[in-house]
Amino acid sequence: MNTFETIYEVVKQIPCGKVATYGQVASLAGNARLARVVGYALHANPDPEHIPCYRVVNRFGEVSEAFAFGGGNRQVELLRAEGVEFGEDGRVKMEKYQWSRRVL
DNA sequence: GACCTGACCAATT
DNA sequence: TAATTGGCCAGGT
Repeated sequence: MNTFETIYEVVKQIPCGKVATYGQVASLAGNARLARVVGYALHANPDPEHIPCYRVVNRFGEVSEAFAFGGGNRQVELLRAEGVEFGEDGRVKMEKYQWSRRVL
C-alpha cells in the first residue's frame, strides 16, 4: 500500500468529535517522520468526502494557516460542530480531544 | 528527466 | 537542557 493510501486510511479512522496530530497519523502510517508527507497528503486531499482533513491538527493542537481549505476558520467551526472545544489560543484541548488511536 | 518545495515531527549533537 | 538537521512522498517548474 502506498504511503498516501495508508495516511488516508488512518485519517479516515479518526472518530467524530476528536482530532489527531500529524505525528500520530504519521506514526500510524509507518514512520513518525512521515508527518511532512501527511501534511502534503492532506493537501492533495483527493477524497475530502472520506478524508476529514479538518480533524488533523499540528502537535500544538491548532490548525495551520494553509489549512483554510474552505476559506477562513471553516475547519474550526466544523470541529466545534462535532463537540471539540477550543482554547483562547485557538488550540484544541488535546488532553481531551486528541484521538487515542485505541483498538479499532 | 531532475531538482525544489511543501499543511510537520522526532531524534541527535 | 536547548537548538538544529534530517526524513519522507509527490507534484510543479
